Amino acid sequence: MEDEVDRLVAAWRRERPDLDVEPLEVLSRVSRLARHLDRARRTAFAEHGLEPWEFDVLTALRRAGSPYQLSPGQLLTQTLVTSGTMTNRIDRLTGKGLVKRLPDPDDRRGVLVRLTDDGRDRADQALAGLLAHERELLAQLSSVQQGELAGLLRQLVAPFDNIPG
Amino acid sequence: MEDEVDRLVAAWRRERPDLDVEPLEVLSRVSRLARHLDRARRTAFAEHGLEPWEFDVLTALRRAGSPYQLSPGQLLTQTLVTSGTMTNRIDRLTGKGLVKRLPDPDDRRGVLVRLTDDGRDRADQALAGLLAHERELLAQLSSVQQGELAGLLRQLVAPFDNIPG
DNA sequence: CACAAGTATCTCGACATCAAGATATCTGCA
DNA sequence: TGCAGATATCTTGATGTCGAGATACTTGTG
Repeated sequence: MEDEVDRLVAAWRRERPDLDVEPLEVLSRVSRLARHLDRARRTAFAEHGLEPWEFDVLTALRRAGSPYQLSPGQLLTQTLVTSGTMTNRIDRLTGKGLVKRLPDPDDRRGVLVRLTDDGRDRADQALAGLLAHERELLAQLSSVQQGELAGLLRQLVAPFDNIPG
Repeated sequence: MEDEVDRLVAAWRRERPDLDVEPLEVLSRVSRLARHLDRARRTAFAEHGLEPWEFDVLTALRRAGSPYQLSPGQLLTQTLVTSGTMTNRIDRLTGKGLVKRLPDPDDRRGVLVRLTDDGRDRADQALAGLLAHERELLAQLSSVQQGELAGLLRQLVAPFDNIPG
């Protein structure tokens, strides 16, 4: 089965036969697939009344385990957004009653963001919904293939995750 | 080598041992890698005075081959953005002298967007720079592995690219 | 040939993000 | 202790994107 990237690469080989465009076979597919996944997730979360960015924040807190709280700085490193964005997100989630801000008892500059009971329930429901949708997408591959794919991707991502970036 | 997704999956298995979170091993890596790639590209393009969105549009036109023109509608399907966004992009690229709008001789509703000579040169330079950077990222993998990875990704993307979506 | 439905592009308002800078607090060392 | 530099969060202004609707033109049908 052909995809857009096959067409894209073929076009470059015709227009720029002097260039080696092999890297696009992998990296353009990663970008395009991510774009499609974003759209699919938006749909999946809408069933639970959440935006993707809300899911990202709520589940980061959920994963932290009881009492479901992290500093804004810790949330930054998990979500790859800037501090201004995170301030804005916390404001809006607070307005919806899904999280609340608490003063950090150990650092008066700091704040702790804690999931409310409602926030926790929403996160749990949305995660289950997301996994159901994603399992369907992955039905294209055997579980062995999924394992191979995960391993190859890990090798590409690891340098970003393990050196300061 | 461990990455953030390994930590993420481990956290979910601890917090929600009842759920099968296997899909995240693949799809969360795709999303995170795409995020990192976006940042790397922004840096690579800045060397040529281009924004990522400018690159996307200019190279779509470049790939079309001489005379390097496409309708806004064709550009939409290649770049996965909405029509309002594309109008805005064409406006700004026109302002920078990288593209120009021409009336479509066969359809008076339509417009053709054509690359200027300067736009074409910029696209060519930025592409070469991008490929150089991306080759470095992929040095983590052998060329056989790159081929496997491309093939597995194709299977996941193809359904999106080949059915209306 | 006329008209309803379809199509291509643009307009407009709302919104999320980013980058840079401001503010408050902490930490290590003289 | 006192101060310089580091750190945590928030503020601000600019920008790019989206979604819905408006406009102009084309196409298919009777």
